[in-house]
Amino acid sequence: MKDFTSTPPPVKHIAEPTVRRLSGYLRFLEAFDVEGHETISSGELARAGGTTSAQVRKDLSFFGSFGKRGLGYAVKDLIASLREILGLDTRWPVVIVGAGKIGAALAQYRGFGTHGFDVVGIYDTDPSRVGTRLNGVTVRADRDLEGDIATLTPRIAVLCVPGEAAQAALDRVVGAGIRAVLNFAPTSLVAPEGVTVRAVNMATELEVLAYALTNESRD
Amino acid sequence: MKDFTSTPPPVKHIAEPTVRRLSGYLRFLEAFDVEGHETISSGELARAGGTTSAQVRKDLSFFGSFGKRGLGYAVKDLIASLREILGLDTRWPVVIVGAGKIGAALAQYRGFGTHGFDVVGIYDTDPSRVGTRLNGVTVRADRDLEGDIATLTPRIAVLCVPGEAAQAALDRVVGAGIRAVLNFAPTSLVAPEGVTVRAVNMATELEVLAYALTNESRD
DNA sequence: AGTTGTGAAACGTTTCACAGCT
DNA sequence: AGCTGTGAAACGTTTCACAACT
Repeated sequence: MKDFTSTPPPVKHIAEPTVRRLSGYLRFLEAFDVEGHETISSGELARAGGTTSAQVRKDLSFFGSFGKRGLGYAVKDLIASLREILGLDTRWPVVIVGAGKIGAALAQYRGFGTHGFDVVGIYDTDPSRVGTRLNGVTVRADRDLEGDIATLTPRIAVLCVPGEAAQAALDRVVGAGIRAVLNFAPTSLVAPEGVTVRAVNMATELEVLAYALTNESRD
Repeated sequence: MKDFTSTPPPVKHIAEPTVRRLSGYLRFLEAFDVEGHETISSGELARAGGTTSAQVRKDLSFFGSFGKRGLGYAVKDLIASLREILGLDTRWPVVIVGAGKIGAALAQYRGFGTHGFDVVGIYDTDPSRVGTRLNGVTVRADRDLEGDIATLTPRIAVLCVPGEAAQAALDRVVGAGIRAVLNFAPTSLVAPEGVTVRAVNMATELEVLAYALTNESRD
């Protein structure tokens, strides 16, 4: 049972590009804080995030007034506010499906933990991978997936399976109650309403670059 | 009244989200083609790409009339047109900077080659990695980077170095003439005008999911 | 009958510009 | 003097709706 007497929940809808920018501001601010800076102006944040000062102020003012006119924003306070806005004031348990090269590389990625995400399970169909340890987590058989989701209650699944297996993997984690999925398989997936799927697709990123190169010569 | 007597070169600007969708259509069409389908309607493409039929038609009609009314689009023709639009009718040489877990995983990713991208060089500072082979390409010392870019003339660099080293790596490849960069390091980079940098950032993707989960319960 | 291609409307995001604090 | 917060304008993208075509 939750108690909201102290902190009323924000009920605003933010567009995805905004969320991405906020995430970028947060990452820069964390480094800026370590360097010992106490305040930052919208202009400085804009330069770091590749946007404009007006955009930064619009993005932040959407959630309230965090800055001091004439001074800028208090770095530590802004970090705390952004963490709360992005839902990073709790830790998020995550399962990784697929312990191949990408799955294994991700499992060993430090940033997972430092950004509030805990890998609570890694699954693979290949018996030779089951039982191996990756960064302190033992790879389990894929048949354990549904049971583990029920007991460990991760909210996010990261799919690192081959393209052919991705839709089936998605269906399984969704069936087990997961509603947020990060897909590293190079296939576009169909998910039911209410399930958020984000795709990280090498081919698409490279194609965006190829397009940029093809058309840069003009202008 | 427009004058079409002398056709000026087509200088269309496409927004990035459009390029991403086109890339997605292409990927789906390739699979659809393999399944033996000869035509596809905008509605079918929309379902696969997670968008609407009107959007699909707008996206495609931007470049000309590819469809047949009452019938749909010829799958093979549309694949060819999309490849041309995206600049995938040539092959793109690519260098990978950093042969750690992510760099190595990417180097072995098959989709690179099948989508028109050739890995022509992989570089690392760690002597124990230099000389090892990844998918037919030998890892070379990072000091060879500039010389190799000059001789092999890759147009795209993929950065898979640690965050602290990413800006320096970017500066080096840009200095050597690269103008399109895919950054896997978890840092936001500053690039000069005319250089396109795309970032693939696990933390950001997870934060977008965390935000979605935090705010889904309402509405 | 079915589906494309496309102006026009609706919608959303970004930029501008300046009032209002510190 | 400096920088934020924000209404209003500008801009861009998506959706609508229907004429045109096979």
